[in-house]
Amino acid sequence: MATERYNAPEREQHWQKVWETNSTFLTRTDPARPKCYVLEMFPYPSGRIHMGHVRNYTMGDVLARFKRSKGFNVLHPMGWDAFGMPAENAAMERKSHPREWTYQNIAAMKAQLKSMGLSLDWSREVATCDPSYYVHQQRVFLDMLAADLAYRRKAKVNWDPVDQTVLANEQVIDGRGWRSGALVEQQEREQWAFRITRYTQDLLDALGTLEKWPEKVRLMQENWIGRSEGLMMRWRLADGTAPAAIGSASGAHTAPAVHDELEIFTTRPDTLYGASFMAIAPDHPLAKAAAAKDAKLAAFADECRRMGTSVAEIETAEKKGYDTGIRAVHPFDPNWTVPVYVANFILMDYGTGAIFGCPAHDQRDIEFATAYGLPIVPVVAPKDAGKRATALAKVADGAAFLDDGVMINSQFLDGLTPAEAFDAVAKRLEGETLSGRPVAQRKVNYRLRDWGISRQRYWGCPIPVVHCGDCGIVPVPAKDLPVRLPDDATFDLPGNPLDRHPTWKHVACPACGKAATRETDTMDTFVDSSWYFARFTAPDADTPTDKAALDYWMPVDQYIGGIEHAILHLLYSRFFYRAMGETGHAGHANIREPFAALFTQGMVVHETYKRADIDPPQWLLPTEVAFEGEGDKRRATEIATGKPAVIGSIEKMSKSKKNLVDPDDIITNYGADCARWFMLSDSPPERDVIWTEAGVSSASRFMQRVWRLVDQAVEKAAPKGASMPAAFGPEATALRRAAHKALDQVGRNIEALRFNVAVAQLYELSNALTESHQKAGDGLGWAQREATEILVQALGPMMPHLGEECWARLGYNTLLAEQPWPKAEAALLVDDTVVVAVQVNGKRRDELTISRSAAPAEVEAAALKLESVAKALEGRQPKKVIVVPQRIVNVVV
RNA sequence: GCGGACGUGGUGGAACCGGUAGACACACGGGACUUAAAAUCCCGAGACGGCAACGUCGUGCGGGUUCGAGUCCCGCCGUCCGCACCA
Repeated sequence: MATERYNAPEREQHWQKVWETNSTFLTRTDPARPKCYVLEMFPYPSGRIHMGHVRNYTMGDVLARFKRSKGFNVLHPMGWDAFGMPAENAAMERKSHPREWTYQNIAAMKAQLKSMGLSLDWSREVATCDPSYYVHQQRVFLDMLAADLAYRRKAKVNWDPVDQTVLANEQVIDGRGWRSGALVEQQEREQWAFRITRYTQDLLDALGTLEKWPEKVRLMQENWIGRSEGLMMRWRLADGTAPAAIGSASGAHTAPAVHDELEIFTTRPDTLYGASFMAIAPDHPLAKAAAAKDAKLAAFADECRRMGTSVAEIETAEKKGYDTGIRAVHPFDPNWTVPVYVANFILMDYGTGAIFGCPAHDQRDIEFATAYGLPIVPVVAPKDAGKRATALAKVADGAAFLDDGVMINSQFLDGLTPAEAFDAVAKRLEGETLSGRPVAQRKVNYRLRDWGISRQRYWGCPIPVVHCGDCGIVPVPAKDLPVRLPDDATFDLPGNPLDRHPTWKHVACPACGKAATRETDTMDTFVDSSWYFARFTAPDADTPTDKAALDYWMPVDQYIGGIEHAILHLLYSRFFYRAMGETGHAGHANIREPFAALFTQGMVVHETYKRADIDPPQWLLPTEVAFEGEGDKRRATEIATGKPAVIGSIEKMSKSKKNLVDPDDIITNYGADCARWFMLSDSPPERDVIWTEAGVSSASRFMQRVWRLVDQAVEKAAPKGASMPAAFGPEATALRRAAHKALDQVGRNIEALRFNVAVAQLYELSNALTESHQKAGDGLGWAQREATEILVQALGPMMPHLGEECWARLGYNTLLAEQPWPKAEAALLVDDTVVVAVQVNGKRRDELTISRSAAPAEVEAAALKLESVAKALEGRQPKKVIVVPQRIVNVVV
């Protein structure tokens, strides 16, 4: 015997070639077979794969291989989310064309993915930056335009006044452009948008049907859509305080000469008697009108606009307001007016861009009121007098009261519940009129806004329309698609290369033939990723989708990706699939939801290291430091200088913190199976996994151990195909039970994506097998052969190369990847006896081994006979005995 | 700021539907093999007290429901993710 160590890197290349030569993972659309579509979120081609990819794709691959062995026709494709900013940034920095940069990255990453041994059908590969992909996206866009699902509207962008360019939110740092350092300004411009709001209620309702999605993702989407029922209500502005409306001088008859009212949306009309101010967005028409004659207000509004467009930034900034001097008249009291403020935290995009503030019952309002000395009048309080005092004290202390209760300080509403007060206010105001219209109307409002898809960048899918001075917006005719990106764009300057290209945008109008210009905005890259899963079902079709293939393969049976996509990518894809249905590109099988099951995996994290003596910190790669000692005494030194290094916190692997481990290093040194196994071991897949050296060597050791176990089986166990003995001794039966239980459990756990538990079960089976090699007994040789084959087959989806190697060593000349999943023998899965815990008053005192089928009375009697129970009872009589069959006996005294 | 999640030994984690907390692995300690090391194999181990049998405590903190709570409820603390132009 004395087999050599298993040389993973070398054997893995061999098996990858075998799979490739045999086209093992090529998939055909075959309606006669049950299908399973396994998809992992496709990567952005950044240049190299990272450990997050390794984890994501390993999980999908295990499931794909398992489902294949269970007889499914498995679709497991891969592609590239290839448009996006980094390519353009790289072009600017190193003078390479985005296309070259991207395709080089794709080639490099594809080689890396191949070295992982993933069971992918590479014949279906798509890259979203390829005209053969985006031509179809342009077709869908034009159909969406025709269906009024795509339209133009004004929207805000981050404008860098120095670079004269639009910035992404991530390019705005502390309100300044990342390159120029200039203060960023909000700028409004005409932009393309998708009418996702046409489906708001459907997107919300259908969440309920997504049973195989994580509850938290559904909840996040629900909150994102943000349905709220409230009141649209109009407040009259006090005479003489309101400014003239902008544009009224030019004689537009629709607009009144002065702003005489302010419309707001509120979900809390019940708190109307607690109103103490109005707040409007800096871009609200009333604010703009007031700013026209108030320089200070104009300056304040400008300051607000310099915050950029990010909601997170706007809402975390210090709450600031400016009293416009305008006064609004309370709807229930003509003598009661409240001041109208322009406030930096009011968003023009939500509701009407105006609110009334009721400080006592809204935390943000109470902070604002406190800062500006506005009244704080509680109008809801707990019914219970004692609790009421504490609640009111808290309000006086600056903490808004948000719970239910009864109305106080509210005239005709006093004593009602807030819900009743809501109805009473709505009813009364619906009946009253202001300028001939009802003062208020019930309204369902959503937080969800239409999806702005315009990007002022080169490396994206061109929006296929032409602007004509006479005809307006003209779609590019289908025969002229794709609208290709020009190859000879320049990237040396900031700004949109399409816009400044000397010839590209100048075309004849497709409708009238006059000189016209192309749209120079390109599409948000989220559009590309909103339908790639549909394209994978027929990647060579000359229409965006092939209905027969789509009907067969959709929906995706298991989608796997990062939690960071919980809202945007997934919501956009859900919308887009509906839009494709409406425009005749999908949905023909009456499937509205693209992803039947979703799994969000955790991140890969690692310790950080930095030079001890430098501030700001200079980060070090894990390969640049050496360690000694352990536990509290663990120390790191920088190898190059011998200077001490600081071991920092464990964080998400990132280039900036340099806490990266290169998958290539692991694969070339330890093998892909080792990396795969480590990714699946220990940490639950939805949680973060900490990458450690110890974990790698543990995985590597296990590979060798399996290899030795197979070797031992070949030397000592029964030969391949030996007939089953008539009888098994206790050792053999125990091993067989262990093997079949493991087989059963591993299958269940893979199906449930609980890979870490499946791994633990494989360890247990290995332990049982190792132990068995020191024993002897009737039929043990046969049982060892059986258990070894089960071990190899059960770990095949996780360590596919090692699996093939072991399968061959066990004497088979077939491919493990093509073997059916073995069937566990039901009789071996249940034991005849069970161990039942015995408690006295809920405290475990003993345990009882008893027949599985023992009657409760029998179990009770046996438990009461136990010495330990008698001792714990201390002579007291049991009051009650609870028997949970096969689990527990609890004696209560 | 708003929304969402997570928290179990020295470490990663397991525990089906409320029923023996700590499976499995790492690290650690002891032993076998070896000239030696590596590798491998065997044994031990939540904490505290005790020679031991055993007892007490124990799932971030504080309450509650229950015969019984890691699991359910309420209130805190801490960490992480998303926030619409990063992908």
